[in-house]
Amino acid sequence: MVRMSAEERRESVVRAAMSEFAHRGYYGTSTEAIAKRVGVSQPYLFRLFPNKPAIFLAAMHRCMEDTVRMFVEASEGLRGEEAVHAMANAYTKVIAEEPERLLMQMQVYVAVAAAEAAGDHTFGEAVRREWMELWDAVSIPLEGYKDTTTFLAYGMLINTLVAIGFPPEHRVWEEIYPSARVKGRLEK
Amino acid sequence: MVRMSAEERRESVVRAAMSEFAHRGYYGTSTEAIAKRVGVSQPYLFRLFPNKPAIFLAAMHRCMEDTVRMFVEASEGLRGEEAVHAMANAYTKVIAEEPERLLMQMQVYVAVAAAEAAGDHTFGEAVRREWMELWDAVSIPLEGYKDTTTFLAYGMLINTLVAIGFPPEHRVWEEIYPSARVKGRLEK
DNA sequence: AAAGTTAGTAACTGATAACTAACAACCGGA
DNA sequence: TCCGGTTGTTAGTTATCAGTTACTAACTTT
Repeated sequence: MVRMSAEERRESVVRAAMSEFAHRGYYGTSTEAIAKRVGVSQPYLFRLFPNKPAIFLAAMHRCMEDTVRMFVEASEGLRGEEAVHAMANAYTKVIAEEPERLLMQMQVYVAVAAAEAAGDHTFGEAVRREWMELWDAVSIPLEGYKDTTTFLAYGMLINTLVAIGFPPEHRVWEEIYPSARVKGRLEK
Repeated sequence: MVRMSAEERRESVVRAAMSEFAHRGYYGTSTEAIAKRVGVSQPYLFRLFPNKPAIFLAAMHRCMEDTVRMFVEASEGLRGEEAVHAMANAYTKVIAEEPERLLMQMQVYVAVAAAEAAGDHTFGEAVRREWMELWDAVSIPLEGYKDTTTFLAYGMLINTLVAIGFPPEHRVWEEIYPSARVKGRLEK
């Protein structure tokens, strides 16, 4: 058994939570499953976080933050067409290497929609704020709304196609930015 | 108590299941909740369907089918630019009038992704087949892949923006096809 | 009106969920 | 060396879940 500081442990809980929530969603993920993945007892999670929603919130925040950072880094010093290519490449690389990130994003969107519909706006406010950071991170190098919208629209389509499991050689990918052909299926 | 034929009852279960699954997802929805909405006892659901996945599958199928039909009807007799407008208008109308449909679609995508990742491809195969029907329904009047891809990409972006609750006057909507500004938030 | 079928329910089961309380092991410093 | 705070566990509670069993009420057929 490895002993860590509470802060370090919280960090590994967030990572584990991201993968678990990514695959099974908020309700489908038990705190037991997260604890097992971390290698810690389930009740101890409640020492590190006040409750389950707080764990999800932390995972959600981390997920958005990572994505924004990825776009910022990929487009650093580039403008227009070049920035589009750089960001698209970076995104497809992430999807291929850690498809959980994409799944987690989609889980975040549906979880927020559910919370909003139920009258709870705390999740929604956080996500909208973080989405705007993403938006700005993309729109600065792309210099304008039109390109930003198109770029993000294609991103959302890619998310969906990967989520429902179309293999890279399928014709649905034909007219999508070539490097966006995702290299593998989602397997556990 | 209204007595119906099993077939009619199954139909109302599918409708109720669509709304419940739309708001709370597969795991978040109890069979009890569906039964309550239908106005029938929970055990009786298991007379009408073999198990919970079967109920979800039926709801998922209905959801995709409705969407395909909507695009087919909207674009009937139209081509190119005109068809794009007609389909976009029809879609935004649906979103405004019954936002549950949009939510259910997103729930379907994440549920399928989860099932695929867990090695169960039965859901995935069904959804990919139905997605291709949607694809074809759009690509016939649009006469080509490029336009189809763009149309669907914008659709997915709209789904996401509505899901996370951006109000219609927000700047994220600025460069999106004007009629696509969705007229209200998601409320229960 | 008897015989058979279909629609529906009440009461329960074993499993699993989130969360709590009480205790134990570790570790740096006086 | 013992002391106090931090890291962790074991044992337990209460609630809810999907699914089953055993039954009743209403309609159809003969």
